Formats: sequence, C-alpha cells, structure tokens
Amino acid sequence: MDRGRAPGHRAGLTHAAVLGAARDLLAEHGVAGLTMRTLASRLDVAPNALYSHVANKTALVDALLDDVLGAVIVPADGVQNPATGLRQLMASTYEVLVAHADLVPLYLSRQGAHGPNAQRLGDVTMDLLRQAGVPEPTASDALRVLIVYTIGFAAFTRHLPATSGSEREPSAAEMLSSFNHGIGWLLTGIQQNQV
Amino acid sequence: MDRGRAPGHRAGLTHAAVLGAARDLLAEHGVAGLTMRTLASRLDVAPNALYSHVANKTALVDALLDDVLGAVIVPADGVQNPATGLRQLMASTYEVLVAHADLVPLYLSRQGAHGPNAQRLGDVTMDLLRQAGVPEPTASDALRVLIVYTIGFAAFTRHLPATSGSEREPSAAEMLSSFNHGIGWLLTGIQQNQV
DNA sequence: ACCTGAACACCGTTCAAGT
DNA sequence: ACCTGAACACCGTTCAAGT
Repeated sequence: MDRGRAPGHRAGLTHAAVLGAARDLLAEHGVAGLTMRTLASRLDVAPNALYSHVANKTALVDALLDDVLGAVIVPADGVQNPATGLRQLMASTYEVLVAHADLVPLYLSRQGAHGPNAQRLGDVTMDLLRQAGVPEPTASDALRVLIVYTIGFAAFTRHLPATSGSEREPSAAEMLSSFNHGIGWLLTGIQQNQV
Repeated sequence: MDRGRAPGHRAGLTHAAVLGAARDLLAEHGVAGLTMRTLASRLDVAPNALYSHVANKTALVDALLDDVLGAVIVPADGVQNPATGLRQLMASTYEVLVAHADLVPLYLSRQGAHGPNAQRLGDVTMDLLRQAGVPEPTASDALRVLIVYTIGFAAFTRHLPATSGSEREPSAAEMLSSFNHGIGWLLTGIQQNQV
C-alpha cells in the first residue's frame, strides 16, 4: 500500500522540480541518460505526467540550456578595460559550457538560444564592445563571431577520462590554450577593424 | 576479385550503395529522416541487413560526414598568397557544411572528424599557415582555431524557408557576412602573432 | 488541474536460422 | 558471406479516464 509516499500528500510536481531533476540526471549520466522516461521514474511519476509541466522534451532541453548559462560570471561594470572584460566573459562562458559539454551540440541543433540568460550575456557583450569603441555595424558582427567561436570551441572540447592514450587527441588544457589564443586574435582584429 | 553484379537478381548491396542511399535520404528529408529502418526500406532490404555493410549508425554518419567534406574546393598550390588561400579554403568549407547544416551538430557530438577528407583539409590548412610564415606552436593553435570557427559558424547557420518573419533571426547572407569578417580578424591576428 | 494505465508509432540493434 | 523474420529493449508522445 504505502510505497514510500504518504497518501493524501500530493506529489507537488512543478516545473522547477522537473528542471532540477533533469539537471541532476544530466550531471550523473550525461545527455544520453536524460530521457523523459528515466526523468519520470526519478520523480516517481508516470512518463506522461511530465507533460503537465513541460510542453515536450525540446522545451525542457531549451530551459536546461538557459539554466546552465546562469552560471556564467559577468564582469563587474567598468572596473577594468572593456577588452579584458570581453576576454573574461568569453572565458567564463567557455568554462561553463565545457562543464556541460554534451549539451552543447543540442545548443547548435536549435538556433542558438533565446532564453533570458542567453539574452543577458548577449547584452553584456554588446555593451562591452561599445565601451571598447567598436562602432556599428562592426559590433553586431563581432558579437556574433565571439558567441559562435566560444560555443563552437566548447562543443569541440571533451572531458577525457585521462586514460586515453589510444590516439593523439587534444587535451582539455590544449583546447583552453588554443581558445585563449583565438580570442586574442579576434579581439585585436576587431579593435583594428580594418575590413 | 569479382567486381561485377551478384549472380541472379539479388540486391547486391554494398557499402557504397548504402552510403549513397543515406546521402539521398539526408538530402530529401534531413537528418531526422535518416534512420536505419527507412534507409533499409529505401534499399529494399530488412533493417538488419545494413549491418552486413556498416558497423552501426554512428559509423555510417561518420562516413557520410567525411563524404560531404570531399566537396570542399582546395585552392591550387601556390597560385596566390597563402592568406587568400586560407580565406578561400575556409569559405568553401563553410559553404559545403552549410549545405548540410543539420549534419554539422553530429560533427560536434563526435570529436570532430577523422576521415581521409578531413585529414586532407587539415594538412592543406597547415601547409598554407606555414607558407604564410606562421611558426610553431602558433600554427597548431591557428589550425584548431580556424577549423573550430568554421564548423561552429556552419552549425549556427540555418536555411530559413524565407517565410520566417516571426522573430528577428539572422539570414544566411548576414551569417556569411559575419563569417567573413571573423575570418579576416583571425587571419590578421594570427599573422601579427603577438601573443 | 493533474496524474494514471494503456497504447501508438516509432527507434537501433541482436539473434538464430536459412541460402 | 549475406540476408531474413522475429524479437529485445528502448524512445517521445497521445488518449481516455479517474481524482
């Protein structure tokens, strides 16, 4: 009878609870382990119960994606020069995305990301570009280039279990180094703005 | 070695035939329409018959991916300056990948691509970087950066049915323009090489 | 409004068997 | 060696019904 849940006490399932469980599942078993059915069983509900709180799996993943971006550290306003701010912002974005590496390709199979956190990061980047003296329409291109570059690099970076050795594959440290070089090249190119 | 048709009127299924049908299916119905089962039915065989010619779906997609890269136009050796060659090579790669846009995220969920065509493009790029006077270890970083940038941009570019209008979404032409700006910034940054 | 059992319409892949 | 029918172990999602 009593299967571990007091009768009369409603499940109290909510959108946030579903999202939280999805995040846990993702962290534990990767993107392959995140299915509507395992998610439901983790929450002790029938699979179709999820559809009372989430439109479909795509919407869930989109929410998850934007959630992850909430961890990006935005540099404090005007405490250092804008180029340094851009560098730090992109580095933080890269780090956060690499920590959720298998989610990033899903980012790309959608059209980027349109959640509030993504929006915020775009706005901050645009501000910094303006402060750096980059005029329109160059700033729009630069915004796009920096975002695509950062997400693209994150998608290419894998967490190897350190036991690799089978073939020559760039380590996470090598990828980070290349990423930083490229950001530097882009920022100098943008600031010279000689197109 | 008997390279002729199988005796009788049997299917005579081969690796190349499977790959070709997969490419057709992809072109007609996109990546969502490419399943082992629809592929088998298109070839008039049972689904499991495919496994006599392909290890699994991942291996098939990998082969498809490298196949696509065969369409990239490699600039003729030494007819113009290396920077222009790099620009043309990346532009051609971008164009080819955008033509198969929904395949690109699969690129990223794997670790890049290790087929012969991908290898060739990497070698050519490296040659051009050397001709441009970029020394090691900067050249290795530059190679990685250029590849990631190009594939990342392709993943972000969508073919909109021109009927969009619902929201502000960059057109293919805008993406191409941004892509070219970014390549310019990267190449100037790389050539200045002031890390 | 929210959850359930059951079902629908799929997947990729394996197995034993036939030729 | 290559193909088949059948099955396994899954998917996401919908539907009618119960509370």
